[in-house]
Amino acid sequence: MNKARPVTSSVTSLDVARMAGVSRSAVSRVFTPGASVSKKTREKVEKAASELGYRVNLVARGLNKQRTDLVGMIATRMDNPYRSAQIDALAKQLVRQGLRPMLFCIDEGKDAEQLLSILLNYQVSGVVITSDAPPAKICAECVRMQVPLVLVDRADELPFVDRISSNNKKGGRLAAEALIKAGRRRLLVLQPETMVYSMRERTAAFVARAAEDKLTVEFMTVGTHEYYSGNDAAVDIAQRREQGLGIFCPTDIIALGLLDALRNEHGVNVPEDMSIIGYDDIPQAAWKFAHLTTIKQPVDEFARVTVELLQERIANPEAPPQHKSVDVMIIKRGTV
Amino acid sequence: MNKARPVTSSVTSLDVARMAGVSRSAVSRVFTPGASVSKKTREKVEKAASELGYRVNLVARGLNKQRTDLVGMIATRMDNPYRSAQIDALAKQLVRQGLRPMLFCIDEGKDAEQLLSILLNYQVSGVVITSDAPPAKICAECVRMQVPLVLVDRADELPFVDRISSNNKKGGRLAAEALIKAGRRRLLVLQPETMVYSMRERTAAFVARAAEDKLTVEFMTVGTHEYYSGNDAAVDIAQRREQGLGIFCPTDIIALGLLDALRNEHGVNVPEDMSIIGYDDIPQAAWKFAHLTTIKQPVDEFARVTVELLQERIANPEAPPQHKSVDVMIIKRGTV
DNA sequence: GTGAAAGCGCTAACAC
DNA sequence: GTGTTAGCGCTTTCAC
Repeated sequence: MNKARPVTSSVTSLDVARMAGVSRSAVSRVFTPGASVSKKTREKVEKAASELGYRVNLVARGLNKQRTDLVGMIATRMDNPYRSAQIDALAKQLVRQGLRPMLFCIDEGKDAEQLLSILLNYQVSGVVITSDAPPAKICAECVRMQVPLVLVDRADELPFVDRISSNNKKGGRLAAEALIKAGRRRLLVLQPETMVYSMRERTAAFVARAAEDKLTVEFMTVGTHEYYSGNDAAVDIAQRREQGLGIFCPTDIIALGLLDALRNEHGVNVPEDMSIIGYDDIPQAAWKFAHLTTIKQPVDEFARVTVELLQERIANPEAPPQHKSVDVMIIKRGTV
Repeated sequence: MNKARPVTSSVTSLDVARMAGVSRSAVSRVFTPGASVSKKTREKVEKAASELGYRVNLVARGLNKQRTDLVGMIATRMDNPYRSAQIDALAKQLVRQGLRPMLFCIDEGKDAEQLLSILLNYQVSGVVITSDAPPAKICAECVRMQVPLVLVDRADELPFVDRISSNNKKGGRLAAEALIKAGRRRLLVLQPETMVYSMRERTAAFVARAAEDKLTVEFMTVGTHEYYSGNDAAVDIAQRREQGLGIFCPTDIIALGLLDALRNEHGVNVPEDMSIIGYDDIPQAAWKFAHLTTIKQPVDEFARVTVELLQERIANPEAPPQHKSVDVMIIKRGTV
C-alpha cells in the first residue's frame, strides 16, 4: 500500500539506488537498454524499483541527452479520411520505433510557423509534415536546429530534408490506362484550385500516358479538396453525359462527391454513361453507394518508410536528402 | 549569418545573458509570462535573444518545474470519422490553451497500459482517454501519480477522475421522438456487440422515451462499430420492409452501413419503408447517398469542455470528480 | 528589479 | 561491473 507520500512525491533513481544499496549510475544502467550490469545488481535494482513504483523521468533524461524521443507531426485536413488514416498509421509506427508523436493539427492555409517553433523548443528528435503547405521558413529553421525533417507529399528540394510520397507517376499512369482500357477517349481531370505537388505529379503522369495513345486531356477546376467540390463539378459534368467521359479525380473525396451527386441527384449512370477513377482508396470508396475504382496508397507502408527516413537522418544528419516513394496499385471496383 | 556552430550548438540563456550584459535569471524572467522585469532589461534581452536565435529549452524548464505542458491523448478507432474529428478538435483546443498533445493511437482491444506508462514518464500535465476501453489499472496509476485524467464517454466513476460525454440521455430521447413523430410504432435498436457506455446510455434513454408512448423496443445485435456491421444487419432488416420499422443506430457509421446496403443492395426505400436515425453527425451523414437524420454531437464544444476539465483539475487536484456533458441536437435530413 | 547559488533527475566519462 | 563526479538548461528562493 502506498500511504501518504508528499504531494510532489515521485521517486527518483537515488531512492531506488539507496534501497537497492547501489549507486545511481547502476540504476541508470538498468534502465538503459544495452548497458552492462551484472545480473545480481539488475535484480536488486528491479526489485527496489518496482517496490517503490519508480519510473524513469524522461524529461530529465531528455535534458541530459539533449534530445527527447518526441517527434512532431504537423497535419491539416484531418476531416479527409485519408489524412486521418495516415496520422493513425504514423502515430502507431512511431511508437513502435520508440518515438513519441506530438500532434499539431492546423487549419488549411493557417501558418504552421508558431507550431513548429513550439516543437523546436521541445528538443524533438524529428518532425513530419503532412500538412499541405509547410512554409519554407519552417524547414530552414529545422535544418538550422539540426532537427530531422520529413516532408510528406511535398516537392520542395531542401538540403538535409527528406521527402516521401507515393509513386504518383505510376498512379497517374494506372488511372489513365484503366480509363483507356474501358474505351474512354475523352479524358477529363478534376483539378482542385490549390493543387498540391502530389496531385500535380499524378495529373502529369496521367496526361503523359494519355498522350501515348494520342489522347488529349481536358481539365476542369474545382474548388477545394472536398466532397462538396465534387458535388459542384457534377452539375456541369452531368450535362455531358452523352460524351462518354473518362474522369480522373486526384483524390477520392472529390471523386466521391462527384459520383454521389451524379448518381443520386442527376440520374447519371456510372460507369455506363461515364467512367470515374479516384486516388487514395479511403474506406468510403468501398462503400456500396460508390464502389469507386481507385488508386490505393498503402498507408502502413507509407508510415513505415516515413519513420525509416526519420531514423536514417537521426543516425546520419549530414546525409544527402532522400526521396522515397511507396508503391501504389489500382483497386478495381465498379466505376470504370 | 550563422556560420559553423558546433554540432551540439543550441544557444542557452547564459549566452543571451552574456550578450545582453545581464544575468541568467533576468533572461529567464523575460521569457516567463508575468515575471517582473524592467523595460530596459527586457529590451536588451529580447534583442540579444533574437540575434542569437535563442529559444527556451522546454525540456529543461519541464525538469525544473516538475511538469511539462504535454497532454497525452489515447485514442482508438481513428478510422471512424467521428473519432478523428474529435482528435482534431481536441488537439487544436489543447494548443490554443498552451498545452501540447501527445497522440497515442491504439488498436481496439489492445492494452493501453504500456502507452500510459510512457506518458507518465514524460511528466505530462494530463491525459485524455477517448479510447473505448481504458483499463482501470491505468486510471489508478494516473491518480497515484497525480496526473489529471479526463475520460471521454466512459462510465467509470473514479475519485479524482473527470468525465465528459454528450448529453446521451437527451440524444436518445430525441431519436425516439423523431421516430415516433414519423409514425413508427415498431422500434428497433441496433446494438454493437461491445456496447460502450455512451451507447448504453443513449439506448436506455431511447427505450425510456418509447415506453412513455407505450411502445416497446426490439434489439438487434450487430458485430462491431463499423460500416460493415450495418451492411450485415441489412439482410435481416430488408426482409422486414413491410413492418414500418423505426430504427435507431447508436452510431452514424453503422447507420450508414445499414442505409447504404438497404438502398443500394436490397432495394428498400428509406424513409418510405422504414425510418433510420443515427448518432454523431459525421460528415458522411450529410452526403447525398445518405442524407441521414442524426443526433449531432458538437465536437468543438466537446473539446472545449474537455480541456476545461483538465485545467480545472490541474488547478485543483483534490477536487471531487466532475462529469460534464455537452448538448446535442437533432439534424433532420431525409431518413426519418 | 536584479544577480548568486542551489537544484530539478538523469546520464556519461572516468577512475577503480 | 561499479561508483564518483560533473554537468544538461532552466527556474527560483534569497539577499541586495
